[in-house]
Amino acid sequence: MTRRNETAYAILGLLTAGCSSGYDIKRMIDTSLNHFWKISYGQIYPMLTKLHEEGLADVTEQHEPGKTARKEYTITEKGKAALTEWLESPLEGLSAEKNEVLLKLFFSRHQNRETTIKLLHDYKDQLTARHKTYETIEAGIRNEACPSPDARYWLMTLDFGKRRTEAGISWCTDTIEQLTREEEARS
Amino acid sequence: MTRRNETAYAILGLLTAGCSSGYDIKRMIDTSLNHFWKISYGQIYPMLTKLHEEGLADVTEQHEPGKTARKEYTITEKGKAALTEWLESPLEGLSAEKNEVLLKLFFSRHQNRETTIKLLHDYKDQLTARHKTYETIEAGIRNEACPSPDARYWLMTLDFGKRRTEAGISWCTDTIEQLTREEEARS
DNA sequence: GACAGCATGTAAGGGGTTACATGATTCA
DNA sequence: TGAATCATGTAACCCCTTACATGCTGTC
Repeated sequence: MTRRNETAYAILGLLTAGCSSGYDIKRMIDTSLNHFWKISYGQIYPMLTKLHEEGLADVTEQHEPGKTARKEYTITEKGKAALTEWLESPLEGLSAEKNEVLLKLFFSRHQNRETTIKLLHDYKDQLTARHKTYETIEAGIRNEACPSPDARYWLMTLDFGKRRTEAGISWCTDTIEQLTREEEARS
Repeated sequence: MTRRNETAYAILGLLTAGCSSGYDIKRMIDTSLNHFWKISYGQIYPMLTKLHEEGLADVTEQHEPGKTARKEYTITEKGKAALTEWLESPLEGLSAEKNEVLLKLFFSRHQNRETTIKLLHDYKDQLTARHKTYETIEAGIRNEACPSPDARYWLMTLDFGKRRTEAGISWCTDTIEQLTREEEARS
């Protein structure tokens, strides 16, 4: 099997999760996979074409009256095999996630303490907002009338997001406190 | 001031943190910033040239006998101003970090449970290994004879890394347990 | 009639990695 | 003498984002 990039598998996976058009896929990613994956249209449409060319997906053009024309993709057996192969393949090493806050903090000796504290406050606010959206999405999934068969795995990914965010928030709190104590001690 | 990309500021910042050549910068990033930033030579050398062209850094070519020729960069006043401006600029929104494990988990309905559990075990092992390297680096910084004036900020970034990693590890443990319980209940 | 949402696509460019190419010094 | 480390750089390529271009349908 050819080595494909992860975006290909993300799209292939979504074809098994109730998405059938490029537009569907984009919507799904922007809502449910938002906290650990994102893809732009500039990747989706060319990739769908490519998957079709390689026989991993079938297309049918829908022209239902009263609806905008759309292309419906379905995963083929070959596509399912490729997806499974990837799912079973070993993890690549952890990649370093670039973090602007840590980069700025790393050079904070050149800043006055207030600026650094503000940086951490802003980050904390952003993390708190993110945590809330996770909870909203979670509630949405739990309250669904006919839950998706994938729902339990989605909840696991949300749990991960929540826990990491909480760790970040409490780090902010403690680090702010540490810097504040010093500020007071100096005056 | 021109908007520059974050890589430029990372390099500018490192010029204030005891690094003076491209090689130095690379080494520093691979050891101390490793958990939240990385840059390749393919970025470093062209960027140093560019920073010099823009007057943010000075260069002197060193030809000490008995040593390989090297270029020593120092940050200029203009460079310092640009760095400070960036440090004080508001945070950009949180970017979604791509996470291969969560992507695979998201599609795990199509896998047998053992494969999913193995995925989580592998991830947990990787996180545990990473946690250990953080502790090693931390010990190295704390035991230094003449600590860098930046040391306390470095320790803060390490603390962040440790906490997030710990959150990930305990999520793995709990998620594995959850999946295992079900496996048993089915048999 | 205007705006929101549905729907598909392309082109330019930015950012980054990888592989390659080169060469000096140090130490076992 | 060979390997490790120090040291600098380039070119091809990949991935992805952004901005643009287009057009339909439903609703206020």
